[in-house]
Amino acid sequence: MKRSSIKDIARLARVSHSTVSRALSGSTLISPETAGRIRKIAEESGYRPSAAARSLVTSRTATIGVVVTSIADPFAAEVVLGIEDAANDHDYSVILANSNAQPEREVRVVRAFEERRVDGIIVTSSRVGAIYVDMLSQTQVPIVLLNNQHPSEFMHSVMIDNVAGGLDATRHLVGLGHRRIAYIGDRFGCQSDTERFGGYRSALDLAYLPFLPEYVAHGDGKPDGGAPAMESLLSLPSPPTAVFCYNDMTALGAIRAISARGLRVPADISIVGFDDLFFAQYSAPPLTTVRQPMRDMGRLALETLLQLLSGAATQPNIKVPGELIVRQSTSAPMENS
Amino acid sequence: MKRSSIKDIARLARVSHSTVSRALSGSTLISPETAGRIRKIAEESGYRPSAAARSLVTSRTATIGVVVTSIADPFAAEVVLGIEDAANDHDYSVILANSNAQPEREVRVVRAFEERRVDGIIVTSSRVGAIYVDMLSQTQVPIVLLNNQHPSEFMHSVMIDNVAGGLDATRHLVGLGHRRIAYIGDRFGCQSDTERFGGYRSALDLAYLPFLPEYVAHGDGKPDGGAPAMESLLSLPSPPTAVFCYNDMTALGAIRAISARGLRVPADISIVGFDDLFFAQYSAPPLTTVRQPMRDMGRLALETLLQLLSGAATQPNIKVPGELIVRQSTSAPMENS
DNA sequence: CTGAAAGCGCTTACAG
DNA sequence: CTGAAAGCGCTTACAG
Repeated sequence: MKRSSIKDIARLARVSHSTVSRALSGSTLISPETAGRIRKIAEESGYRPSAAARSLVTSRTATIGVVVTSIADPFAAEVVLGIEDAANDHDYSVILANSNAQPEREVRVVRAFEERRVDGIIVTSSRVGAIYVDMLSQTQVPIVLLNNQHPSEFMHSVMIDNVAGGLDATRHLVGLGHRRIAYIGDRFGCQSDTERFGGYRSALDLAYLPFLPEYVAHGDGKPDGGAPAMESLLSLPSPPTAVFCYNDMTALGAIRAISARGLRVPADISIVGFDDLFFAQYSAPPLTTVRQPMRDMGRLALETLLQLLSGAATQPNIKVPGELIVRQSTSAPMENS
Repeated sequence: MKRSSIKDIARLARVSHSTVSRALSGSTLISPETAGRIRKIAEESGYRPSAAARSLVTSRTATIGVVVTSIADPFAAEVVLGIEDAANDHDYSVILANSNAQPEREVRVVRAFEERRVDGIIVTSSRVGAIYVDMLSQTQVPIVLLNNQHPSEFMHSVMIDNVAGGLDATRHLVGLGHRRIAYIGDRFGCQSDTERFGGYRSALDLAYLPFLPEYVAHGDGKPDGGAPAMESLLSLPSPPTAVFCYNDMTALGAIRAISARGLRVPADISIVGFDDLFFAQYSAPPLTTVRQPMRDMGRLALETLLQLLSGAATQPNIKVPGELIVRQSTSAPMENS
């Protein structure tokens, strides 16, 4: 059976379909009695306005497109939760698309968003930035980047304060007495990596600790990349006693590599992560890490987008502070280290 | 600047907009030269057909709605990844909605899906089933339930084989020599809980082990519910030596409670989970669990939906086998147990 | 092979 | 306060 349209309601209410439209949209032009009667009929017949028809004339869809590398990435999932939650509050829907970090797919995603005339787009943790810049210049669709590569002047963004986070993490290690502190970064050299590394460097400088290039290794942001990076550090003539990792996933891999060598965390080596993913508190040992307020960041991204849509003045680049969470993966170095 | 429409392309190509429509949709009616010329112009001007306008006449949207309790739940995230991935293959988009297990919100979600005229709906792990039954009867929109409450005769579903999973998990413990085996279920009494419990019972029966009601406790599917349930089991005069948990999250809480008592897993108590979430391999200790092929299940749900949409005959209730993954949270019981 | 016309379900000036 | 009319951007019989 076909869904009923505004005309069906009009017929039942013995008014014109224009009147129905007005009554249902809460126009003050309509007499309260008529409006009430129409709304009752619409309710009873289970009428649902067609979003497509409405958007065709209003040229807005109340839909925003969200691109994530993978929704199965816990960081992305938390961010999307925040976005969807906030969207729901404002009667917006979220169209989700995974890019899988495949450029070809990223292009298709953008096409799909354009065809669906999303009102705005949020891109989370993408390494591809250029494609969105192009899109923006062609479509006028506001875009908000979350923890993304180089937000340009055209782009609004929500970013964690990577520098301060890296600084806090590394200072925590310095404070525990570590002097040989390594960094396992992300081999793709994205902005967050550069900035977290920057925080690490600053902390070394502040403590008058020398920066040793051999104490920098690179993973891929996941455990399987973190493990070999840690192995290479362990093979050093004078291995580090503490490692600040680009993120929690990398830290998990690092811990795995350390255990594989028969060493213990934190007794032999301290580990700090970044993100504070849900399971950071359940890892072995529970992870000291820099917490990103992921849901809040998602919500903030959506609200920024909505402000952009309403034409309100917006702070173009929002920086959110992280928070060091100390758990059991860090301790003072051993005496003889 | 406004997006160009089919009319703009028609003007540029000096043809009617009908011809443009046909050329772009690959109609064989159009001469190859004309079609090529039109496509080239459309390409150059960055034309994107309006999905809304198209759907208004075709009365399909190539969109499916997905309801999850929370996208931040790792199980849901993996499932959604599978759905989105498969949807992408078939040029469908996914509208995502979190219900947060709030009935009021679940209703709004359904309304939004109706207004957007989604072609079909997938509901994952919802405790509310009735609302979707109602919707189905009103809208003809096919619905596929994934690991959901009571798939009725109107509903198609993809389910993990909970009974076999519970059976395997418990038999594994029996095989290790355990005789005092407990079960921590989900207090909401959903179908998967009932079925996993059923598998547990069968395994006890097969091993001629008595079923003891005091060996059944209830959590809430999350660590914070699993921990107190485990505590109550530990307070028993003769506590169990092994526990099969409703899911990995519950198992995490159980392990936490065990550690809090100064006991060890698996030396003192063996623990089996269910799901094999990503971090099950990184927990302390790595978790023995029943793996659900979450992505495949998501993909299967989408493909079932597409078959329903195409009117093809479909197997209404698909049961997917789980797989016992043995890690380090289980071992033989201590001698004196 | 191509075009003119109708229509999908809405919103919104324009009249009254 | 209400209605008739136009139009959003498409697709698709119907003619030719």
